[in-house]
Amino acid sequence: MATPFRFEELAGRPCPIAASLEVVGERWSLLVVREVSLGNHRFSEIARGTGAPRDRLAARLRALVEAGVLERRPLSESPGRAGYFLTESGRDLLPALQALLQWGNRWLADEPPVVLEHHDHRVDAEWVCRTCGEPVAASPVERVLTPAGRRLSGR
Amino acid sequence: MATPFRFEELAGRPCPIAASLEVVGERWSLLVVREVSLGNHRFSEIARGTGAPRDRLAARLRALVEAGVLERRPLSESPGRAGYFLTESGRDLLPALQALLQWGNRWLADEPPVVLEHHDHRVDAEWVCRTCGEPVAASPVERVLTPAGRRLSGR
DNA sequence: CTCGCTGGTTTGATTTCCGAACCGAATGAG
DNA sequence: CTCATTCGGTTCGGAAATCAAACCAGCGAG
Repeated sequence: MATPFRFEELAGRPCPIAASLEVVGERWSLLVVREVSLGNHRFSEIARGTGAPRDRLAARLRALVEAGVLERRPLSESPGRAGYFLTESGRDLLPALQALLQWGNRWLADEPPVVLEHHDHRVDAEWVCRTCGEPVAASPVERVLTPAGRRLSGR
Repeated sequence: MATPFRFEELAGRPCPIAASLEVVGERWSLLVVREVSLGNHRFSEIARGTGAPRDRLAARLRALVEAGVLERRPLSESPGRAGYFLTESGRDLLPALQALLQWGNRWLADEPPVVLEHHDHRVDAEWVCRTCGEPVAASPVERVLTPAGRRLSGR
């Protein structure tokens, strides 16, 4: 990670979810990541795809680059102009976006406007543990406070 | 779903991710869901766990109940008082929260403050297609605009 | 009847967000 | 080369969301 997040400055419990949301939870941030992942790298493309006001978009892009989620570098096709690209950290946000996509399709849409497909069928994904191969929802999952977490919880 | 989301009112492209964020993307909303999922059902518990200001918390709880993510009903232990509980829609948000947790642990924390465990090992999950069993990241995923989506894209 | 706790609401100041206008640098048309 | 246009923002003034702190009503305990 670029500079480790200051968990001790979180308002509530010291939790990586809260930390993530401090970084990518502001309005438009995740939509910017979505848009870049769709291959739209230029300011104007991202503005159109998200619908964000230009000043907000500029602020978000700056913050996301600062946070190491995006990288700003010259476009190969038109040098002199720069574009925004996902870093590895940014690519690693895609599962979260997909979870939101699946939730929106399931709970907000009569008929989903977009779906993901692979191998000629619609993707209906679930979260599976890499280590034991079991779907996470299937077994009771325990939330364990690490020593670092205990230190942060003030004790 | 309760009342289908108005995709046509979205600023950018008609996308279930954007729709989801309209519903649960405001500040504190996802942390409220996290807190309730941890078994904290009372206003004061949720306030403490999230750190949200009380008026914002009240507004979010109202909106989440309205959106069908939470349900407000009397607490069995102290009748007369009410508490907040996850609906099925709310429980279905947990994968998204877990994705954010994993991202935060990986990219923001030197040492993660909390981790998920099951079967005596740490959960390291990936997104796997229920239909074909393949990890979604492994194969190229195509984003398909449905007829409904085409209608919304204005044509 | 009073006291303290719970679950909010109200208030007034601060911050964020917004749409629209503006601007300099790069690009493209003639 | 010149001029107009596009691109990638920044600036502006107003509207909306957020915040901390104070306030308040209902309830149960004493």
